[in-house]
Amino acid sequence: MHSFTEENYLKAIYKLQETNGEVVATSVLAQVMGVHAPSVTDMLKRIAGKKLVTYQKSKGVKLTERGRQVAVAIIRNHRLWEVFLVDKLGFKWDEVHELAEQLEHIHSEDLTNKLDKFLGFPKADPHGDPIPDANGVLPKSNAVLVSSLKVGEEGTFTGVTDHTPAFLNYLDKTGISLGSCLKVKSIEEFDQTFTLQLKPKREVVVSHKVANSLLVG
Amino acid sequence: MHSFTEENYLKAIYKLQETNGEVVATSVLAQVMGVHAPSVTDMLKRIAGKKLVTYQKSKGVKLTERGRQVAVAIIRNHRLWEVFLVDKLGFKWDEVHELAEQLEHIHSEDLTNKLDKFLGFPKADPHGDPIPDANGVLPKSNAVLVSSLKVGEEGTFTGVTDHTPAFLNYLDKTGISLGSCLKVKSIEEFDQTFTLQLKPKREVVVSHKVANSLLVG
DNA sequence: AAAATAAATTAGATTAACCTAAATATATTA
DNA sequence: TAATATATTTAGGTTAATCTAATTTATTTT
Repeated sequence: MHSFTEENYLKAIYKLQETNGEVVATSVLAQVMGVHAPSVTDMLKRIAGKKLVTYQKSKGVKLTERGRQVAVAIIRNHRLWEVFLVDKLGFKWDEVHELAEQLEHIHSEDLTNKLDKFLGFPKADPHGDPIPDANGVLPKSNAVLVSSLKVGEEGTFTGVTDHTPAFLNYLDKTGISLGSCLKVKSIEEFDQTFTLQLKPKREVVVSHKVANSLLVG
Repeated sequence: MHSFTEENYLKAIYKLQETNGEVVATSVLAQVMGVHAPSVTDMLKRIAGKKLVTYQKSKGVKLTERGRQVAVAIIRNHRLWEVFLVDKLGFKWDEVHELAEQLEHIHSEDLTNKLDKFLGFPKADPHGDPIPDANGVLPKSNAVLVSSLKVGEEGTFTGVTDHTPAFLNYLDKTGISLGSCLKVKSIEEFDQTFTLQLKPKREVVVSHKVANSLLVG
C-alpha cells in the first residue's frame, strides 16, 4: 500500500485543493507538511509515479481520481476515530486531532465500516466536519461563515474552520457549542467585531477572526 | 520516540525471552521478524545504543528494564485493542491480530487508560492472554497446557498458545471456547491423542498438537 | 524587455531499515 | 584437537524520506 508519509501528502493536497483551488504549489505543500521544498519535489515525483497525482515540473500538482479516493478514505477514518474518541472514550474536542492523525492510517474497510456502525453512522465529526460515506461521497454542505452574515441574520452553529486547541478552548470558555443558535445583533464598522445572540438571550462579542472561523447552516 | 520497527523488535525479544529463556539469539530474532540476520545485527546495535537492550557481539540480546517497559506497554495496547475489536466492533477472535498490530503502536497513556476504562478494565484479551496493568504488571498465570494433564484431570479453558486463524477456526468449529470446562478422559499411548470431555457431556478427540496449544487454569 | 526577486528543481548527503556476499566467530563432531 | 558446520558480523549496496547548497525556471518590477 502507501506509506504514512505518502498518505499525509495526499491528504494535504486534497485539503489545499478544496480551499485554495485546483492546483497546489510546491511551496505551499512544503509549508503545510512542515518540510523543505526539495523534499516535496521528491515526493511529488514518487506519488506521480504511482498515479496518485498529476504533476508537471514547476506547475504544481492535482490529485488523480485514485489519489482523491485514498485521501477521502483517510479523512473518513480520521473523522470516525474522532467521533469515537469524543463520544465513547470521553476526550474533549480539542484533544483528539493528533490521535486521529495516527489512527486514520490503519487501513481496513472492514474496520472502518464496523466502527461507523458502532458509532451509529455519524454524519459529522466533533468539530462539525462532514464524514464521507463508504463510497467516498461527502455530503456537500450549505454552511456559511458567521463573518458573511448581515445584521439580523442567524443560523445554527455547525462547524469550525479553525481546529486549533486554542480556538476550541476559547469557544468552550465562551459557551459557544455545536448546535447553538447564533444571531448577528450588530457588527462594529471599525473592526468588524460581531455581537452575537446565543441560544436563550445571552450576548457575546467576538472578533472578526472568530466570526470568520464559525460556520452556521 | 521509537520507530514501529524498533518496537516490533522489542516485542519479539520480550516474547522470546518469556518462552525461550533469558538471552535471545540473532538467528531466532531474524526468523520471527521475517528478516535476514544482518538486519537484526544492525537493529540490535541501534536499540542497544538507545539502552533498550544489552547486546554483546555474537552472544545475543536481553531487554533492559526500559526495553521491557516499552514492550509491555505495547502488549497492553495490543490486547486492549483486541478486546475492543471483538467486544465492541464484533470482530471474531481470529480476525483481530493484524489490526491490533497496527493499533498497538499508537502511544498515548491517556488513550490507553481511557480505552481500558471504556472496556471495563478487562483482565485478558479475546484469546485469554493477560492484559498488563497501567504499571506494566502482568498477572502471573497458573495456567497449564492440556497436554501436561493426566487422565482424569480437568480445568477451565483459559487461553491458547497458538494464535493462528487456522487454529482458532478449528476451535470454533469443534465448539471449544474460552471458559469451557475440559476434562481428560483418555490419552492414546501411540500418538498422544487426547479425548476430552467438554462442558455438559460432549466428547472431542484432539491431537497432541492441539492439546499442546490449549491452556487450562 | 531587462533586471531583480521568488519559486522550484537538481545535485549530493544523511539516516533507518533492509538486502547479498564475504569474513569471522562459535559450536559440533569425528 | 583438528575439521567441519553453523551462527554472527562486517562490508558494501538499496530505497524512502529528509536535508543544504547550488542552479534553473517563473514571475514581478523597473
